[in-house]
Amino acid sequence: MSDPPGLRERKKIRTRNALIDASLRLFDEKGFDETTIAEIAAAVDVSPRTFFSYFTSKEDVVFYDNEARVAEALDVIASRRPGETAIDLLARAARHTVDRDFHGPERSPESAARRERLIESVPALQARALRLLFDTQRRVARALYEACPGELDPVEAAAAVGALVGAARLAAMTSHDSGASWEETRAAAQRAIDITISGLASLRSREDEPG
Amino acid sequence: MSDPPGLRERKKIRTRNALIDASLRLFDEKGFDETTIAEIAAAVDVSPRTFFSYFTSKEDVVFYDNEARVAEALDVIASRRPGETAIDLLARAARHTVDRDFHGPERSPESAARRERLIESVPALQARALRLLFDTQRRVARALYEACPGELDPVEAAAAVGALVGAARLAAMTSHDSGASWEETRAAAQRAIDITISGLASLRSREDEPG
DNA sequence: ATGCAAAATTGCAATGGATGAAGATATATC
DNA sequence: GATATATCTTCATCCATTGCAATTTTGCAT
Repeated sequence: MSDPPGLRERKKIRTRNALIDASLRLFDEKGFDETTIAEIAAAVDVSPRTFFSYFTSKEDVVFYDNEARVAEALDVIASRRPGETAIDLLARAARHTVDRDFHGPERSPESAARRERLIESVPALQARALRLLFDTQRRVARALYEACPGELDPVEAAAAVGALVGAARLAAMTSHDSGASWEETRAAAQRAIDITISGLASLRSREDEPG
Repeated sequence: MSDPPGLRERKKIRTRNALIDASLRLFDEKGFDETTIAEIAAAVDVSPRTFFSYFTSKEDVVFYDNEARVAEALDVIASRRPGETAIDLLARAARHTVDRDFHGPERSPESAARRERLIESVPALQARALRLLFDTQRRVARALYEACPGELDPVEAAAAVGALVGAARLAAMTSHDSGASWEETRAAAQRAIDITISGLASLRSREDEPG
């Protein structure tokens, strides 16, 4: 899987990165809708057709690192610690992801904020972002369910993940909408997570009772 | 606003309904992607261009009744009963919406299920659905905040709404994914709502303590 | 080195959604 | 009726996206 990558692989990665860089730069300079595939391809000196062998759509470029993010979250879920409850595990994954999103290694906070603004301003990107968010939640819910055999049923896992992500996301949106800073928004998301985790945790005692 | 609607208004409504009916019928018969705007327009005997003066995109037709649904939910929020807590109010709105979605008056359960299947099978429609869902949540969160002055701050309202909707939605998706029936899915959504409401309600006691 | 198979890239053409503009037509208002 | 206005049609255009066939590049084995 991680042998010395051959020339073919290296070239592919280089092209992919070049497409990402050119795309994000152009989106930032001219706007998303105003940037054509032809321009992106020209900037990287490949055929426009080639763009679509790397990304399924213009929107996809913006979320180039999504898969890596999800993989990290799933890793956390998979690394359940002894004695850790399902909710605690979920909370840890949430914390990890928030930290990664706001202090992540990938790119500067400026570029992250720029991307947020871009997504915010383009309906097609908002739609894609939400789609990815839901796909992610499904995968996390399934992973959580599988990491905690006998402790949760699939619907409970889904409810927990959905509640947590839903709360964090809408809280962040609301905070952001009201003009809050990057840090304040992060804090709002964190608070929403804490609230939801407490709520979910307080339910566990009820689980054993007859219903 | 509700004067005797003139001929112009009536014709507009008639055209709009005809476009909706023809669209849904064709989507069902041939599939979404396989149906072109030209065909829809031809079926209603209007110019293709006219379609876009009624709907901003092909996807929009499928969600023709969304605005009415949201309006109902907001009505419930606005009709807070004496002594009703914010969370109880939210729970009531959620119950109302679930009932409406599953036993609603609009169209038959079959057509509702058909629509679900359609949305499920077309990525573009899923994306639009999620987009609308989030817009709705924002509006509901704001309404809830305004209906309960002093009881919640905006971030808490957002967290509550986000948690509730997120839990219900992902639970329903998960249930549906596993091949559950319409009724079972409804039950799963209801259970997720109950779980989340209990969790949120149990937090209220903590609110007054110093933090 | 050389040949061959697989993978990647390219050019080309076609589809179809979406938008803009100008003119024709129908409806409302007086 | 006459005029203002909303609506619809026609026509032109842009561009994302896809399929296909031809061509080039790489991996690998001789």
